[in-house]
Amino acid sequence: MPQLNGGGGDDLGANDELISFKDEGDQEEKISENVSAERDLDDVKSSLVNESENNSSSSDSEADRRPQPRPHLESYARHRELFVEALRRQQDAGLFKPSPYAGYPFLMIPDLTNLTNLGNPYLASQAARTYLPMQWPLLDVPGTAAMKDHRSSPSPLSNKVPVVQHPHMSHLSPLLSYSPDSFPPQTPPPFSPDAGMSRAPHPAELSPYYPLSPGGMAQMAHPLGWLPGQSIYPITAGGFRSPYPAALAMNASMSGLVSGGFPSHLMPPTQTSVPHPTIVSPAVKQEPRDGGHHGKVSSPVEKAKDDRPHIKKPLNAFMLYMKEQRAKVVSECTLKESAAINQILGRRWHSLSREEQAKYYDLARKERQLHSQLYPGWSARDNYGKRKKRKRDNGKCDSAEVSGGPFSPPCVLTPPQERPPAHSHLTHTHLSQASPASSLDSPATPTTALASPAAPAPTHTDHPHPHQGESLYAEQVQPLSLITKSHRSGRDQLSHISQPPAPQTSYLHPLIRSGSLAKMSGPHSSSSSSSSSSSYPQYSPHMVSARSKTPPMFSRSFPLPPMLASSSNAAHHQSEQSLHCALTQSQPLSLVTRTKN
DNA sequence: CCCCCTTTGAAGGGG
DNA sequence: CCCCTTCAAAGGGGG
Repeated sequence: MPQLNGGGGDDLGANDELISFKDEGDQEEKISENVSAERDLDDVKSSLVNESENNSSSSDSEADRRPQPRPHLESYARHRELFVEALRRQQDAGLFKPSPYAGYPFLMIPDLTNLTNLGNPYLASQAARTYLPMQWPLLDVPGTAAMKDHRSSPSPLSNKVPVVQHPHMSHLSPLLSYSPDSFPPQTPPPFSPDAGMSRAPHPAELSPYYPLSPGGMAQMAHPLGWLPGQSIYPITAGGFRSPYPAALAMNASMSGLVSGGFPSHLMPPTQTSVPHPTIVSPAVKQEPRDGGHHGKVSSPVEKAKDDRPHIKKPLNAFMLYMKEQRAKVVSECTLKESAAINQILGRRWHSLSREEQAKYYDLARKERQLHSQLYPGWSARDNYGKRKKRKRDNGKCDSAEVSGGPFSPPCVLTPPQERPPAHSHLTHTHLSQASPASSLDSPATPTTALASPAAPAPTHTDHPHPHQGESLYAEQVQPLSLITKSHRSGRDQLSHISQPPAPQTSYLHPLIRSGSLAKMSGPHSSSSSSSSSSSYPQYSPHMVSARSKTPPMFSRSFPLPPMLASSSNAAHHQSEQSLHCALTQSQPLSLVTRTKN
C-alpha cells in the first residue's frame, strides 16, 4: 500500500508489520489476479503432511497470572461513549477522507450475538467480530436507508455466509468470497464495491480516529472490515453498539444499517463493559472449561479476574484474511475441516501480493491500535491460560518422525537447522539466493525478512528489494508438498527449512531494510514515532525468525506422493477431502497427520 | 463433551 | 537479543 504512512506521519501505518510479502508480490500482483486461482489449485495440490506431536506438557498453566485489577471496564465504557459520539459527528458531518485504502471500505461490526452482550462485540464469545463492507460514500449518508434495507432483511444465510466481497479482493480471485450463491438473489451486496473504493481512511489517519478523543474516530473505517464469516445481516438486531466498530468508522451508516438508528442510543448507558469486539464475557468461549460460568471462581482474586470481561486479542492480518476468505475456500473445496482450510488459506496468504497483504496488515494494525486504546491496560497475557493450553509438542522429534515416515525424503522435517535450506528451497533456492548458509535464513534472515511487513504500506511496489526471488516463491509453493509439523511455534525451527523464502526476503521493506529491522526502529520509518511499539511491533523478528519459519507450507521438500504417509485416520479424512479440492484442482493434496502419539 | 488440528501474526517471558 | 510459548478464528474429527 501506499504508503500508509503517508507521508506523514503516521507512524502508524508505516511500520508495523512486516509483511511478508514475497516479492512475488510484485509480479505476483499481476499475476495474482489471474493466477490466484491457479495457485490455489496448485496449492492444493501440494500434499500436506502433518505431524502432530503433541505433547502436552504444558507446564504452565498458570494462566492467570496477574490479577491486577485494571480499570478496564471503566475505561471501556468511556471509550465507548466517545466512540459513539464520534459516530454521531460523523454522521452529521459526514466526514470521510479519502484514503489510501480506497478499496477497503469496510466496517467492523459486532455480531449480533455480541449485541446481546452489552453490545460489545467482543464480548460475545463467538461471533465477536463482524465486519461489514461499506461504501464510503454511503457512510456519509445519514440514512443509509438503502443499506438498511438490505440489511434489514436478514437473509437466511446471513450468518455464516459471506455476503460481501471485499472489493479489492475481487480481483484477486474469482473465488472471492461470496459466492453468489450465498447471496440471496436480492441481496446484492449492499455496497457496490466500486463505490466502496472510493475511499478508505488512511492509516495515518487512524490515530486520530482511535484517539480517545471522540472526534477522531469518525473517520475510521475499517478497511477490511468485512469478514465474511459473519454476516452482515446479523447486525440488524438492534443491538449494535459497539464502540469498537464505532471506532472503526463506524459509520453511521453502519449503525444505520444495523440498527437503523444510531447506535448510540442503543447503547446502554450504563454498561460498563465495553463493547469491543474483542471482549468476551468472562468465560471465554474457548474455554468451556470454566464452565462458562463465572461462577466458578473461587478465590476472590480470581473472581475478580473473572469478572473482567475476557478481552480477546486483536486479530492479526492473517486472521483477518482467514475470516474473510474462509467461506470462499470452503465453498470451493469440499473440505470442511478447518485445519485443512487453514492450510489452504495459509498458502493463499503467501500468494497474495504484498499489496494485498498490506491491506490486511493495515487492518490488523488498526485493530491493534484500536484495541489498545480501548483497553489500555490489556495484555495478551491476560488471556493466557484461558484457552486450554495446548500442549506442546515436545520436542521436535518430530522431525525425525516425519521424515522417517513414509517419506523418507528429507522431509522437511529435518531438523531444523540442519537442513539447510537447500532442500527446502530447493526449488527455489534461487530465491533465497540468499544464502546458502543462511539460506534458510535467507528467508529467515531476520533482517531481511523482517522488513516486509512493515512495509506493506509503503511497499508499494517498489521495493527495490533485491530479492526478487520472491516471485518464485509463489510457485514454489505449489508443487510442494507440505509437511507440517504440528507445532508451530516453537519448534518451528524447522522452519527454516522450509521457510518460504519468499516472503521474507523479498519483502524487506525498504524502510526496514534500511533501518534495523528489528524493531524497526522506528526512526526511520517514517517516522516518527517509533512509536508505539505497540503499533508496530511487528517487525520483530518474529516474523522472521520464529515463526516465520513457517515452514509448513513451504516445506516442500519433496513432493510427497500423495498419500504417503498417512498414518492416521485423520489423515485420511483430510486427505480425502483434500483430494476433493485437489481433485478439482488437480492434484490431490494429501495431508498426513500424525496423531499424537 | 471437549480438545485437537491447522494457519500466520503478535506479544510477552525467559534464557 | 533470541527463542519459545500462547492466543487469536474456525469447524470437522477424534477420544
